[in-house]
Amino acid sequence: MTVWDRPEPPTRPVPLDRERIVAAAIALADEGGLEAVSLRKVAARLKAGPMRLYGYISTKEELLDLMVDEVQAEILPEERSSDWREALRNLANGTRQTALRHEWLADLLGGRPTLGPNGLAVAEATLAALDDFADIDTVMRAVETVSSYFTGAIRREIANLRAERATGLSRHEWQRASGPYLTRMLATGRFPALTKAVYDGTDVDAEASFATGLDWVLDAVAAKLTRP
Amino acid sequence: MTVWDRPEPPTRPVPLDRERIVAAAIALADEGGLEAVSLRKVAARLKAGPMRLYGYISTKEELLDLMVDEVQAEILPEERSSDWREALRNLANGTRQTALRHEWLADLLGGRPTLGPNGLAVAEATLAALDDFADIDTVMRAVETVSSYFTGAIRREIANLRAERATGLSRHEWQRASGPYLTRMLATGRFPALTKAVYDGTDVDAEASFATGLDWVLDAVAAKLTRP
DNA sequence: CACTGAAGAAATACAGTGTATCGATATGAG
DNA sequence: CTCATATCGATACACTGTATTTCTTCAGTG
Repeated sequence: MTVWDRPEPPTRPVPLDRERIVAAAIALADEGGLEAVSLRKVAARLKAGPMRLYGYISTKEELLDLMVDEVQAEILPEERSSDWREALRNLANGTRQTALRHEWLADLLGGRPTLGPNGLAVAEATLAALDDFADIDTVMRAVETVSSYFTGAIRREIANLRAERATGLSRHEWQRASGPYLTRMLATGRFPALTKAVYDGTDVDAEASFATGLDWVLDAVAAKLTRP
Repeated sequence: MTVWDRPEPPTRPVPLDRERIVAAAIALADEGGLEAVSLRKVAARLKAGPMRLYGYISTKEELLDLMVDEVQAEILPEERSSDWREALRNLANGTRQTALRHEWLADLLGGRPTLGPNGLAVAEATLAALDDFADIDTVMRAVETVSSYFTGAIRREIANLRAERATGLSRHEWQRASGPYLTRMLATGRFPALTKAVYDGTDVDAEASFATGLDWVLDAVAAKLTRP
């Protein structure tokens, strides 16, 4: 029986694990946003049938949780900073950078508790930064306040970024000149303060605005922490 | 030709407008969350075919935008407060209350710029609160910082609330005792600060925690605003 | 080595989604 | 009364997440 007679051995299915699945899902999301992530497409990218994924996750939500946890690894700074302010700033900036790399993260940020290993590591790093302070409850309030701020700020930033991308104009340009609807609304005179803000406000870049807001919040936290 | 012979006149289609459509969508979302909102169900609730909606909106996203704008009307306080701090606090609390009434709002908050009439009115009210201060750019930074905070905080609160509801336990109880996975993770010793927080932290109620965080942020803003 | 049992993957199936297209139908104009 | 036009409903399509059913492949046993 020659080679030509013998059929090729049956192609064994590609081995799978959560890591590969999550990587494929993240790749899809990076390319086309969260809406591009479907179990079928993820599976296809791994040369597998859709149902195979259900051995590793039991629902699509779980896949999203895994994705979030995966990119949260990128948030952790390489080395621990001695200054608590800098530590918190690093975590905030890390989250922002990660969200800029993976814009879909903004859609999920704060959407549900992050309990995966990396999520816990981030929580640990955040709390550890304030370890020197005695009153745990104040520390927790501080952590929540800071992370509420940057969660919200990141979401807003990405939302604006997408809007700009959609219209091809910077938000400011669009508001001032090319948005017929908004121009009309402002012209009604019902929004004087808003109108002034739109016409007189400077277009500061997102990073600077994020940073100064963060600094303000950190100032506030500092004031509360140092008092026994 | 008797009445019996004559067919009833054809039932005229129910008149429709955006208001009715949005109201139906909000009702659905209030009952079953955002995932319960489908164009078919919205249309069905109005005794209309799904395609009819496309005369009033051209995409589902637009419907969501309309829903957000609609509930934003609930945010606006009945009367203008003289104190800017109180004004901002009212807006923050108003947003929180609205999100508690319409939990799906948390999923949309900060997701995209809110340019509807009510969204603009909220923006106007926010900016108007700080109208006395000269430097517009500082004012905008202040507004963004405060609303980033409460956007993030509200999202977190609702996320926790849902998690509690899903497990039937308060977050604290669950973390401490009944979450086998988390118990195991904490037992590894890799998360000392987090462990301490979980075991020693007090379970403060969400409203208080929201309020104190807000106060901190307002303190910070006050410090920056009063300086010329 | 043959055979059977179990496990795993694949195919099929289903109910539901957002939206495009098209035929019927009712309304207003002439 | 007729015709054009706008509007509504039905149908259709491509796709979704997931349950179920069928097929394949391998391990273990006689």
